[in-house]
Amino acid sequence: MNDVSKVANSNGKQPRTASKKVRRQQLIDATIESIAKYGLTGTTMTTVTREAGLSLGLANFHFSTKQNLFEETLRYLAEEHHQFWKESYEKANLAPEAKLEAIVDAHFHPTICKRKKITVWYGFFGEAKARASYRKLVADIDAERFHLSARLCRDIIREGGYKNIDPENVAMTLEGLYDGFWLNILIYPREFTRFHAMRRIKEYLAGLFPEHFEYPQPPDCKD
Amino acid sequence: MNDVSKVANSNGKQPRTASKKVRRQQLIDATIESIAKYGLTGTTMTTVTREAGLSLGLANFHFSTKQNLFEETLRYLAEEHHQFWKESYEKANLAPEAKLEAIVDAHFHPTICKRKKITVWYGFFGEAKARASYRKLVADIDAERFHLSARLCRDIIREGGYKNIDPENVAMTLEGLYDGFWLNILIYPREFTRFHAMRRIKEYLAGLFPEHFEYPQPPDCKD
Amino acid sequence: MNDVSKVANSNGKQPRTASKKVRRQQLIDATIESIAKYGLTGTTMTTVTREAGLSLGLANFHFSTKQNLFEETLRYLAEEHHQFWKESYEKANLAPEAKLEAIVDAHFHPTICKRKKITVWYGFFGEAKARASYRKLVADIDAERFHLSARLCRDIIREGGYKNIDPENVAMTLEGLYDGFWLNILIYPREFTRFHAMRRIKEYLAGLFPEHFEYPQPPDCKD
Amino acid sequence: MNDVSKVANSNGKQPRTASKKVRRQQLIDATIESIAKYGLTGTTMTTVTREAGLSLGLANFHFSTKQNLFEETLRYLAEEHHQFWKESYEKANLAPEAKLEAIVDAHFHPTICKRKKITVWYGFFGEAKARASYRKLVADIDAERFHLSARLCRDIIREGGYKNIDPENVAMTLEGLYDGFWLNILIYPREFTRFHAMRRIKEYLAGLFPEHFEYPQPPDCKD
DNA sequence: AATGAATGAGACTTCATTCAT
DNA sequence: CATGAATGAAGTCTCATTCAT
Repeated sequence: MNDVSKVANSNGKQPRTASKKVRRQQLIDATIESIAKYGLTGTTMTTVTREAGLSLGLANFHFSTKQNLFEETLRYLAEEHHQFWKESYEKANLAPEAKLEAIVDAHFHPTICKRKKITVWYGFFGEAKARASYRKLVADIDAERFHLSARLCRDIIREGGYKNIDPENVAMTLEGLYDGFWLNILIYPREFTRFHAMRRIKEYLAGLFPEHFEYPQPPDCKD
Repeated sequence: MNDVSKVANSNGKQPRTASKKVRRQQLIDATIESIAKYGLTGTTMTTVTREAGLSLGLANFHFSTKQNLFEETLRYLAEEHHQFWKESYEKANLAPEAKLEAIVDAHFHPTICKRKKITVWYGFFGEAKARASYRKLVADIDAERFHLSARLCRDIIREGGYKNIDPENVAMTLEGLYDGFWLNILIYPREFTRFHAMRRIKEYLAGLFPEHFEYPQPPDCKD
Repeated sequence: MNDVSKVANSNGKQPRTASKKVRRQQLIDATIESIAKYGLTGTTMTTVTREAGLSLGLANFHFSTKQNLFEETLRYLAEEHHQFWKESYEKANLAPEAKLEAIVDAHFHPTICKRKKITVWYGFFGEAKARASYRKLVADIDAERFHLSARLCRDIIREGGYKNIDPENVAMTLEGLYDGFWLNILIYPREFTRFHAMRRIKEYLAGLFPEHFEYPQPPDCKD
Repeated sequence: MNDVSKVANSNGKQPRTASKKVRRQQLIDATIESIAKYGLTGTTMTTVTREAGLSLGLANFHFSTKQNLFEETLRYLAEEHHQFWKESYEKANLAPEAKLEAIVDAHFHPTICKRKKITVWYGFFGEAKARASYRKLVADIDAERFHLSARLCRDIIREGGYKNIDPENVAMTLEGLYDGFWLNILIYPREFTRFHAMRRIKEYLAGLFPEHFEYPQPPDCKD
């Protein structure tokens, strides 16, 4: 049984008390779940605690305010995402094109690219106040990824002797594609999936760096 | 003074009553203004009517519910946007590359690509309920633009004899770039402007269709 | 065409202006209709004027306040009722039992005993404030009918030599039966109709005054 | 002091929290009180909670909606009434006339036949929407009492060998008298009291079943 | 006589937060 | 650690009444 909310002690009974960390994560998971179900605005302290099977007072005890709970939820997603593409990047083989592709794929890996998580991201983008939280918490990570991608592009350009290509501009375009495709997945989930997103980005890279990327083969899925 | 809310009659006094159409537009403008200031959630009937200098009851009289006011606001923006790129498309010269570029430019023209308007769009993307309104009101326009762009790409591909390029996939990528770059303008207005957006897209098109688009010259603005 | 609201002038057009009296009656009729449809509370100046096909301002012009419109509506019903049983009483033949029966029948005549009218009566009974209006407007009529009935009973008792019967007590009981049966018609219209009401009252009178009233014959309708 | 709202703990201070049941009853009592004072329509969540000395939010916490609070109030009165006449019926001696009289008396016992309670009943009768609640909650009880009374009348008729009397019709008339007399108590409290009501009903029964009921003696009170 | 846009007080309801237990 | 009854501010919506036209 993997669900943290169902942890049972040796007596088979749910423990009345649990560690700080476990409770916090329980509440953050419930927050994501609730935002997915009811939207950012539709999510109240009550929907979160009901989802978690915990009491109102407890949520307040651990997070003090709703705003804080929401920020911690965003922080959790941001860190999860950060770790995920960083690990992908590191595990990829040494070629810069492999590392760049790893970052792209991380963005659309099922662990990260879930509707319920994207819902939270775009909930934060949509609200002025939440946007401020976003910048505070995520700007650095965005910048880190941007610079890493730009560096990889620079390596690829140098290796391939590509002309007229600015690595930072490519990185910027990639960042735009990530966001734009996530939005399309959110709004038109039937017509546009994470597979479309990955293919479109690979095509873009294959167009720019023909020696390093090849066009995705479309046999089974014309998209 | 162009502001409809300040229309004065010949006596120089603000008229107590105004036509239905004028009042509705006044309230829609105030809604955009308020969403820009306080966000979609932060916008209440009170912030809207205060912004418009009108009474609460009047907003209800003209729009019945807040939900309806918001949908009419989105509809107004959608129609404005629609008309704008459609006119740009029609006014452009006959070459398909000119027409495609006109659509791109329309997306980032100052009339359309205003922070306060983008805020409204992303407000609607962020809320599950609002997203449903968006689909109802805007899906058709999105589809129309997608098909138009794909057709233009097909013409360009035929003319230029480009290989290995699927016009629909290009159109899909363009749609993603529009959304992604709008989001970057919203979140990082200092670092990313509508000029960056247009240049990145022109570069993308120049990479794909070198005979039809040329790389934007960066002398004055390295971006 | 009997409906005052559809009165047409010689041009076949509805006159923009009409006599005070006609407009007032139009609005009173609309009030009764609206109370029947939406209840006393559910009736607003808007539902009334919509029903009448007239404007809000006009209702205000003729009745000043909602409270006044409601009172005039009650007054109209009270007077209609008053006239109706009074005429029935006068038209009946000279025998006191005939006159008493005429009063009973008037109470449950289809002109008077309509669900939509009873709804108005009980709307007034149900509200403390409206009850005050009721007393002001109707108490005298109620008293007049009570005394008239008592007098008729006295005549019947004298004629028949009935023992142990107090005419005022009978009149009191009759008044109670009118109200109680109206309520049953209002609440249980399927199970209890004006026919049940009239039969039960006739039975009551036949029990008291066997020489003057006979049991209603139940052949076709066991009730 | 018997008032549940003033319950003090051992410290002499009013407890901040109380059991669900206590709070609910407190609010129901306050609702009755408020309807008596201001009418059904005049009763707002504010008048109720002010009467109860509790906060608005709490009423919502316990009853969710005003409609629900009102229905629970009616249910409380209906059950109280039901229990009251049922117990009276059971406690009366075995003779059917004793049992029937017990039901009549229960209807006009001071516990039940209070102006403030009757006000609530007629409030519900007066509003279309409330009438629907009434039927839902009280129709069964009304039917039960009707059938019980009819059965008692049948026994009386059989015992006394009375001719030409239909027990169901008598029960129907009794139900009408209850309602009509309650209304008279509500509207003309000076002129018509519960004593008048009980005497009139006893006279009616004495007229029908002379062997089983005797005329109420009027020495002290000519009514 | 007649219209209907406009107002503003007040209704119901929601919900983040508090706090006695 | 944990609960959940309690508060009160704020939101949306209703509606009698007013008044310029």
